[in-house]
Amino acid sequence: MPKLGMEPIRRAALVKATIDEIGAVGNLDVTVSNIAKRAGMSSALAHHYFGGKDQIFLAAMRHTLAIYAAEVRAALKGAKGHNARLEAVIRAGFTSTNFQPEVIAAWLNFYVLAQTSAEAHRLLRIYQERLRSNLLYDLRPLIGDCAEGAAARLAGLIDGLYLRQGLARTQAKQSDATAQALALLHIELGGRPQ
Amino acid sequence: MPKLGMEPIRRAALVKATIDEIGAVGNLDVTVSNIAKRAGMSSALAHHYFGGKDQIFLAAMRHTLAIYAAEVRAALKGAKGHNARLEAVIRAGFTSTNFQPEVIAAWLNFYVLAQTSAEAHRLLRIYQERLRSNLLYDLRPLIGDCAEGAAARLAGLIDGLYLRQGLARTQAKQSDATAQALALLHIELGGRPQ
DNA sequence: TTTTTTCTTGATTGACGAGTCAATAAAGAA
DNA sequence: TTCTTTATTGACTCGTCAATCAAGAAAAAA
Repeated sequence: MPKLGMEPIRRAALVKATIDEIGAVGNLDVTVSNIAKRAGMSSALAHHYFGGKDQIFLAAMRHTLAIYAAEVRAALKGAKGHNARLEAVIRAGFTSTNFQPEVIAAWLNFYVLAQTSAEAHRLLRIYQERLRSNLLYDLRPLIGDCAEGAAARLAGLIDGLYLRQGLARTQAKQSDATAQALALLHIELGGRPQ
Repeated sequence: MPKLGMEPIRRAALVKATIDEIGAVGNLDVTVSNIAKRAGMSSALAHHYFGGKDQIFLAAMRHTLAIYAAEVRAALKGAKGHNARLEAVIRAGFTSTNFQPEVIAAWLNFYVLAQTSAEAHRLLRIYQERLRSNLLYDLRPLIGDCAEGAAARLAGLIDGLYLRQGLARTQAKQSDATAQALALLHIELGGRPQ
């Protein structure tokens, strides 16, 4: 029953299945067969549409990154003023979406992959640059020359807190990471550390 | 020519070889055979002394953690005063040792493993708790109630900056991470962000 | 209708890898 | 010397997996 125009549907299903499978296994030691099974097709079809395992991974990474980027854009849309925009960018990094186990697994393995895959490294660089640029855009009008350093610290703290929060077994302090990142923002904007 | 007391020597050689091999490959997709070859023995011997691949990994992680802990202890020994001790703890996280490719690879894969391995998670927790406690010990006398938050932010920033620096292709700004972490320290201690 | 294109999979290939085992060899104990 | 313990490995088992291929089936084109 080959319906036409299956390619985009199959690709999307495979990307979704890849992320889920990586989340379930925890690392990149997932098989094309299992991914394909999860997506409801044969492994041969996965190879047919993606060519190989690596390309499936990269597509999954691009998708993860795209979702994050969309969340940031949406958050920025509803924020008025530099301060609100900065808060929105920070909060977007710590939504519950980002703390779904499969998303955490995707990011951690993304980092590992970035060591050896040029394409993964490029994608990571894009993420980092976009975050930096988002922060800088609203920091500069507020604190001028201090913006560069503040952006570097905020970006680093966001990544670091996400890492720690993502690996913490308790989600009781789910909001703690956000709170600390926002606290740093206020400090950088001139508030006394409290 | 079996000399007695080979076990500790073999184990140490295997741990070293494991870290090097992970560094060379970039991920945990390393074979026991290759590790053993790098350590100058047969794969059967590696199994004989460690039982399995997982245990070899964990031993390598413990070793990486032990080296880091020793560096921190050494740095603290030569630091007088709360301020100097805090700087020492921060600097210890960004030594050139920590930025050797195989050490970076070990840490990144450590994070991935911590998702699924209880023992890896336990070790990671120990590292995090020790860092937090080191910071808190010297922060509390200086800023009292603000110490908790400041320690959380500093620890998060250290991890985040290490991640970013470790994955950056250019080591030109090798000192940048240290500088940003120290800058946050000074801000947290009451200095104006600059 | 015939042909071509798209979609799909079962079966196969070829390679690799973790872990086991039997066997060898040396050193120390009895 | 004889026995036991420690060290060591080559060969083997058993399983897995990425990638390929030939072939079937349906839609669209000719």
